[in-house]
Amino acid sequence: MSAPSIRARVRAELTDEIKAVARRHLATDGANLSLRAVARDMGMVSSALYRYFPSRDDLLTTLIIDAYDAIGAAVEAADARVDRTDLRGRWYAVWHAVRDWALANPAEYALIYGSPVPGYAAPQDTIGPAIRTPVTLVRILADGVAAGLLTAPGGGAALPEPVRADVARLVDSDFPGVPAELLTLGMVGWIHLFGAVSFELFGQLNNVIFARREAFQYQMELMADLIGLPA
Amino acid sequence: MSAPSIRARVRAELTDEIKAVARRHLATDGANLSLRAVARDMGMVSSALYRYFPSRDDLLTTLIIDAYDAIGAAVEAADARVDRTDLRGRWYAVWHAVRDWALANPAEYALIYGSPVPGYAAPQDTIGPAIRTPVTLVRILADGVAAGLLTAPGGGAALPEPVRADVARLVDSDFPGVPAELLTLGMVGWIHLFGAVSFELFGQLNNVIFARREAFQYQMELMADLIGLPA
DNA sequence: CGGGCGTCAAGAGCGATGCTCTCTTTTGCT
DNA sequence: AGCAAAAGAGAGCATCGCTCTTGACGCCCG
Repeated sequence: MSAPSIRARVRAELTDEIKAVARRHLATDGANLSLRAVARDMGMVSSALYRYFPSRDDLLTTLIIDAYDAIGAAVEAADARVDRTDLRGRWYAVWHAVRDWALANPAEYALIYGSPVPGYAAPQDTIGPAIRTPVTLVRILADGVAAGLLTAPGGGAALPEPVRADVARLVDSDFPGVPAELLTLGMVGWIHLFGAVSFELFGQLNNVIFARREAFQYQMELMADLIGLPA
Repeated sequence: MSAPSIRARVRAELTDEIKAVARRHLATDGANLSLRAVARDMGMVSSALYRYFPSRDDLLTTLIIDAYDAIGAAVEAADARVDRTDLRGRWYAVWHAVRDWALANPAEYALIYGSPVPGYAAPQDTIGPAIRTPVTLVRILADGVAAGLLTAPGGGAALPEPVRADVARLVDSDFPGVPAELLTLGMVGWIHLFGAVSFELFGQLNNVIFARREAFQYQMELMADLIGLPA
């Protein structure tokens, strides 16, 4: 409870400002942001930045964690705004939250979901914030099962045994009671959500699909149907 | 039919060698490849490379086009190996061809399907090669319709009108006779294919799913079922 | 067959990058 | 009030993409 020292506070503020400026640069320069340019924007000399971040990679890692946390928070907030038992409403809310956040912060989205920088290994610190979004998505299904609103879908291809083993590990650790088939479908939905947003953001449907939002919604509903979310 | 001059031939060979070396560097350095390093590997001086490529971006563009053509050729070859009327077999072949190529050439896959380099606008020359893969995928459905093996699926969410308009344009220009609902489902499958491969390649299912191939196959079959490909 | 032209590689150089090291100044705690 | 720790400034190193100039080589045509 000790009040943080003045030094520590101004340091934290400066660190935040550096991150903010870096984020601004990220929007225009992408992943290849320049430490010197950030320093210039802050009226500093490049070497001074090294008092706050040991390297450019470290700055990037911090931005990555922040981005994961930002989209995770946005998604969780969107989910929280919907009645717990309205599974389909929650599903829609999460999907739109992901897309809206990505459209509002394309550079940061690309940073975390785009091609990884070669030679850059994501530190362990990133995995925690990284799973917030998919966990929120899958939790909708878990809540549905717990509330008796959702059961494992019957038809379709059988779940291959090795996949079932992988998913079972996940069921035991985080989503007890959820059928493996259902959780797998949740992950499939998460993969498709990511694919749809990335496709739109990375320009793969330029000159092909112009009704972006409607196309996104269509896929959102399609996946909800596939999972068997009650209308 | 005039024999190309010796000058032109050695020039072409050198150009190819530069691309090959650059591709090798791409595998380790990613999109931020160094012209000077490529030149060093070729026993040249950096400035000499500018005789062959006007800029680094231009080299990258060439590599991008080559990559699109490579995966497109691999996909078309895989599709061609299957009986024309075996729609599901062709679907599976194309899916696996995409994944296999991506796993074999991760850097080039990231180059074309990863986050776009900011400030880099894909030239028109890329769109031709870029659509080879999705066209091959959707053509399976078109062939199925032409052969009377496939019809528009009944259930599911209704296609939103703006999306129908976008898809109708595509139907008229490239896939006459294909119902818009079906072609849309084909694109959904293409998006999911891209999402699944990208997820695997970009490390998003590290420490979660280990049975990569089986998980991929499961999604491949799921999408085939969704489209209604006859077993 | 030989001179001229076009192509090519090389080198030096410019501005910029990430990062390190040293030095000076500021600053907050005791 | 004084001191030690922290922060900033500056120079410097190796590297980058790119430009310009300078020789040298090979090809084509008279």
